[in-house]
Amino acid sequence: MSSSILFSEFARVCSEIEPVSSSLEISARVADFFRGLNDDDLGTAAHFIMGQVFPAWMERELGVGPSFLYESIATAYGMQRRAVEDLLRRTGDIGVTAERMCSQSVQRPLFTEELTLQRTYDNFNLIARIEGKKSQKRKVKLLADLLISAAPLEARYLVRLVAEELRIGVGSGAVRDAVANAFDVPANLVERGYMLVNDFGVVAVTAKNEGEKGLDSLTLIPGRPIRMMLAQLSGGMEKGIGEFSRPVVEWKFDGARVQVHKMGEEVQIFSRRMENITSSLPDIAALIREFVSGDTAILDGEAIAVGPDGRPRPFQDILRRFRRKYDVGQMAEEIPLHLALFDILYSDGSSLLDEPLESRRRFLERTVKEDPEGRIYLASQLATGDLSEVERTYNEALSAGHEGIMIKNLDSPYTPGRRGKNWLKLKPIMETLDLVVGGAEWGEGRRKNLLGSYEIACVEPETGRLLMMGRVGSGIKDDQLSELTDMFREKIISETGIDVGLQPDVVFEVAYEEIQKSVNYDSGYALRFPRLIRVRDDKSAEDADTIERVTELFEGQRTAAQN
DNA sequence: CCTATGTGCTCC
DNA sequence: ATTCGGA
DNA sequence: TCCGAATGAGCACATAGG
Repeated sequence: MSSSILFSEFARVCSEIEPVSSSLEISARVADFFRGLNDDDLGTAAHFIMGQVFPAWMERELGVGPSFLYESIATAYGMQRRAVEDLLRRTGDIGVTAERMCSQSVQRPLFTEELTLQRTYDNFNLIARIEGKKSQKRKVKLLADLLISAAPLEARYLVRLVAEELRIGVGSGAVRDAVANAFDVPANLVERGYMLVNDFGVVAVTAKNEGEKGLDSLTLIPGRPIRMMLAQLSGGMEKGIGEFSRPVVEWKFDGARVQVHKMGEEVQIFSRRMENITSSLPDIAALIREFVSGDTAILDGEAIAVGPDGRPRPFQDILRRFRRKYDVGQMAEEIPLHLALFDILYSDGSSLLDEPLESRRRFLERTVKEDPEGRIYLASQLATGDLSEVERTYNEALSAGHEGIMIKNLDSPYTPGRRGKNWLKLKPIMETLDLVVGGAEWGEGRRKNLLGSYEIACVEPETGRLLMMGRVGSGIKDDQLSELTDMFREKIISETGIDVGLQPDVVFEVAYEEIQKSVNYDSGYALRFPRLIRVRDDKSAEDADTIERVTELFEGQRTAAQN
């Protein structure tokens, strides 16, 4: 077996791809890179190149976020943490920050052998496994040691890799095409393989050594999570219905997605990111054991927190159940979950992915028994193109406290991991609030040297005080962002790191999905999914929405749905 | 023992 | 999650 | 139309530190 390539080689490839914008050229370059690698390197490079340290199925985490990363850079290059953050503010890129500090550093490498791709991966595994007392310091130290032995360009990509933001324009689409290209196999087979095993490393090595036949033999295995099918926003009720010759409508539940694998008496539950959350959800597992017939099945559905009145509870309550390790039983009583099932991917030995929804639905109906207590049920499905019926379903869903409806194509297969147009979601257009901008943060990457997100606040009319409600950084077009930055530049009253204090006299119209209670902001409320609609040039701070109005809207959310 | 900080995950 | 922008 | 890269709030857990 040939030995591992150097990490500097990987860094060089990244640096060559970074300025390329043509997607064809990107995948061609990745393909060239892949072709020259041995199995081990290919397995690693396939997820590294998309900025992923460990493959998704592997339940391993580095446990290094921005803060430890900055600390490591500071340690490695003998700088202050503050200097790292200041340079980050100016470069807008943590990789470039490390690269510059590396080239100015006088620290000597600790390791004599050169850093290979495999040794990098081994070190990531070491970092991931560190736990217990002083673990944070040990993680920072080990990463710093790696950085000391890296050349500037290596430091750039090592750091970006740890941040899981390679920012070279390579994602799963590019890797899929690169594997197809490098080993002369059809791209759709590569994609299919990736959906099933969640690891481009495995897929690439299979394609390389066993070709099309090998990819073909990859199959769905109960017990191993598969990527979930995603939905796209519908352009409206009529438009959505019009997309399909045979549409069906279901409620869009306000909960959290779960994928349930039943293998005899054994049940495994996976989250959207394919994390195994079985031990947090014993109540769901019990329901599956009791009400799902047949020996093996993979089901897709939504876990919903329900209140005593049977209505869904605020989304925050679901988060208190997911990933819980302690007091699981007690919390299951306090916040009971119901399970709405809407799809089935596997049944007694065969994959149903390629079956049309219509047929999967029949399998689902045959597989799930009715719970007289209604804790586990199938999402009601209405097969109709009749707009008034669809509208009625939509209103029912909202009255029941859910988010809206899903419009699905009865003739479509289950396409894992794809935000295809075979599932459309339809939600109400939310109201907006006019909020005062009281501060901002300097952005990164594409938003370097631009104010990338803005603190928003409502007004307390009696005192004129501003009460913060969170931040908004989405919904802003590029040219608007530079205009905003220019406008706010003159209003900066303080600056620490990436945080900027602003004269509070600009009003943003902000849209949102929901108002949530919050302990993090002094208004006591925060917005779920805030986005900027426009700048209210016609309004000044005193005309912004008040805390009373926010409270009214919050109270209204729960009851307004009744009508 | 309590609280603050950091990370990683949810938002079909 | 939402949204924008390049290909 | 797809895909990559910006950005949001809030929860549990592990760890650090008083």
